[in-house]
Amino acid sequence: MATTQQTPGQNGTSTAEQGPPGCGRLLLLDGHSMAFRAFFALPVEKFTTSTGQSTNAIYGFTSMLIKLLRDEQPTHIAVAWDLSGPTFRHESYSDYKAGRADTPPEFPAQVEFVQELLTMLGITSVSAPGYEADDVIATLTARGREEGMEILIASGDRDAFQLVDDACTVLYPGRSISELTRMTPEAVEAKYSVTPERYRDLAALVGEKADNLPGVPGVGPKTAAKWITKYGSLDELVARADELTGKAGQSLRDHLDQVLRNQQLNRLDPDVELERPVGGLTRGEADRAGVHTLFDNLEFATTLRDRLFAVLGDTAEGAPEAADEEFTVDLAVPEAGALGAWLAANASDGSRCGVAVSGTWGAGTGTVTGLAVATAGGAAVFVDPAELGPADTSALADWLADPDRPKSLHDAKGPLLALWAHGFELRGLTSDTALAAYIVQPGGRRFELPDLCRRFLNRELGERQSDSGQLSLDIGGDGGADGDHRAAERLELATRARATLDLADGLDLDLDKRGGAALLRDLELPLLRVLAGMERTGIPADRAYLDSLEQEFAAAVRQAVDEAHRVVGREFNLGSPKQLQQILFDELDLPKTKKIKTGYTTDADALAWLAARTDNELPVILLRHRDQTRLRTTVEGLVKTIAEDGRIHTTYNQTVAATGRLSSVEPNLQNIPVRTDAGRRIRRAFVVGDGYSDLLTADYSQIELRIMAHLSEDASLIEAFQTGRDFHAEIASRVFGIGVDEVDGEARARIKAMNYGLAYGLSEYGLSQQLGITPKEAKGLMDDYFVQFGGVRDYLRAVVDRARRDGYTETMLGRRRYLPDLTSDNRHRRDMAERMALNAPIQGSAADIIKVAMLDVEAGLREGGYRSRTLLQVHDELVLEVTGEELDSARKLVSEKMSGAYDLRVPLAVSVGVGRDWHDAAH
DNA sequence: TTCACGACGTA
DNA sequence: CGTACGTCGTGAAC
Repeated sequence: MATTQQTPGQNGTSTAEQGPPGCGRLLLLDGHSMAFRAFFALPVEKFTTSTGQSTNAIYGFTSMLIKLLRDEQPTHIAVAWDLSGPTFRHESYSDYKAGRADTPPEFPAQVEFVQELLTMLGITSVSAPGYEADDVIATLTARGREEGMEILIASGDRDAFQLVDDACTVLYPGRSISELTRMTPEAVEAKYSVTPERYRDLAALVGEKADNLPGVPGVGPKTAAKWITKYGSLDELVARADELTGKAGQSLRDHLDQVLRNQQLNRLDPDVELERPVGGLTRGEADRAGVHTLFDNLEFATTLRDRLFAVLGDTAEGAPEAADEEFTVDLAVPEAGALGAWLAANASDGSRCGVAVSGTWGAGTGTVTGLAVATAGGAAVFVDPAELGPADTSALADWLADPDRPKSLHDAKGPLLALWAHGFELRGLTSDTALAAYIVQPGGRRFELPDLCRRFLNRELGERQSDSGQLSLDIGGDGGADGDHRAAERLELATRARATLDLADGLDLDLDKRGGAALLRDLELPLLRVLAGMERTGIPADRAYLDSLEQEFAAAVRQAVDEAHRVVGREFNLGSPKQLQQILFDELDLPKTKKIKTGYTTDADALAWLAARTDNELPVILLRHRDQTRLRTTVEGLVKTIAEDGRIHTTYNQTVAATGRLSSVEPNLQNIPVRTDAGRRIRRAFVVGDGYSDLLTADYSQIELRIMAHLSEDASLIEAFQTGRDFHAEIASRVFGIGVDEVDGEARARIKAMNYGLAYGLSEYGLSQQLGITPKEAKGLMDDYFVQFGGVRDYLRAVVDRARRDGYTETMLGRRRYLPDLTSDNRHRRDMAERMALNAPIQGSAADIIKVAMLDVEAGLREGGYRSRTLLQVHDELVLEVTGEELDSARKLVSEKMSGAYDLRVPLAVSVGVGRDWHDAAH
């Protein structure tokens, strides 16, 4: 007979609905142990109401609960409680938990309040007669694990450590109740020198005083860990106890029964009968009025309520409750010449400051119209660099450039470009809140400062209105209004600086939890500066040549248009898929192509198919029109972005690609044509600039396949790379069982498609489509492939399985991608998520590696005093501008830094080319 | 003016 | 029925 107690009312809110748990986060609390910890963490005499009711445990527990809800964002939650009666442990050991000091008289009544509060909050309390809370937690952990959930256990009982694994972390309270140590498998092992699996064995040897389970006298954690490591397990140790020497060994032999009993008793039972499946442990709707009444009676301050309602509002339905306190600053406007003194007094003690910059930036440059610095203490200052005298300018420049004045900015690359344009240097950046948030949530849609404040701090930051300078609201206002406006702008910027600081601190905690701190500090932050440098430098473009190309392509477009009109017999818009469908499928009655939302597709594949199937010459003309139009618009777009210095300054986005790649905008220089002859002619427009002799391109050969070989450890694939021969031919020879020389073009092409398709989750159908073979033939090809390279298939499957369990994938540098859809009920979404899961570690690791390479190349160039510099990154390729005398050494440097960026199980091959333009530099 | 869509370029 | 992006033109909605 099992019971579930005090379940919150199922009153029809969506959050209380039962459903598949998905890959949620399940938070389990040991109610009694956490309340008990809270009781001792806070002085009872300071938490007593006017009527004499003690509240320290309630306050501490609530505070800890808020923190957990806010920081961990569990999708499911339950609190486990001991019942008062005897448990199976008492039955097998009558002295279990005997000799415990009596619980303090102020404690039990508080437990009832805590349980009442939980009911009001819609949080399920669970207990079972004859079992302890720990057993309930073990059971829920096991079930959550089966559902692929991530599990967090907040418990002050070390027995819970035996439940820790990759999917389950114990949050163990330290000195203060809100300081929870994350006991991951690594943490357990670091602390006790045994795996979580073996923690029980250790505890059995050492004993647990709180449970009145004495250990082996003379055996402490050190000896116990040594024995367990040596013998592998307690069972093995006991079996071979006679081999042990010394006093400790004798002591163990004398207490064998006791040790085995301890081991029996400290085992948590994962098979407790419980009514409610873990999927039903979502939080119900909170009884807000009830909470207010309860807190009134307990005389709790408004701050605790506000914090509580802030986290409730975040995850519950409906409008969010009032957020936490506003960001406040005490804004100073120093007298002329006093900026240095202000900075020395407020921003020079070594603690981090938030910095916010207003102005405009893009295309490798910018303008600063204002700069604010805010300190943790709330002091802030605003300056307009244009209005500063020489002394203040110098003080500001020194402070900004000082690496020992730690700073956080939001999306610092743009401000950095603007500061550079004013002659300022910026050093000491210890956080960029946009980059930090990107590492925490790489799939995040918005990384604007107000969004991040709401998401990570639960605080509102007013949207900035002064961004575009369209401040026409005070038309007709008097001079005073203008002054007010200026003051408001200053305050707003200072507030942003303060928010950036608070946010950076909050995100640092998050990053530490997820192991993302190094990724920010060692990779993304330094890369930001490298990217800013590349943007500022830009790549020279030959405008006259582009103009002539445009003319040529435009003429070809006109000709195609004329021909198409002639064939159809009337004018129409070739650029309109809608009109094309009308003509092709209605008027000409050509065979139907693949269905899309708006009818039938007219894409290139379909047009080629039509051209082959019919005598009509229109599809061919349309294809040519598409090609030429595309080339023309590409050229037009490039010409428009050539800056006054004759160079094109793209902007790299560091926070948009969910896999960790960069992207390039305005213009996108990562999709300049290269596959066709006509397309490659566009690349000739990217040339070398004055003072330089050549462009140098260096790209990784088959980096994603090499990463796949490394990660899968497939011996055959690794070997194929180590031969250093034509890789696709090498693989083809192994798959088809023929000599490399016998591999013909078609066999090689098929294997090449297969090789690349692997990392995308290519299906048999997809492969057949691409190669123009039947799905059956495609299946045969895949089967043959995996006979030779089974390790790759095993790896890809393991990646998806692991991601389903963890809820995320990870790259070689620990960059995560969260994929909640892996457990979706919708097959399409699930399949899609699976393909993302197997691609993300591969594409993402490649992105990690080239980012490392960019930093290494940059450092090498700087240390060697080079003038040569990096201009572009195109995912697996770097383009540099080099001088004649540096050509040879730069070629060597780039090649070495790129291939040495990461140590793989296969060589990281890099090929380098040099030429006067981007096309000639290709190889 | 803004948006979704189809189409298509790159890695 | 292949991942990750950005950009363009169209045509409808606003």
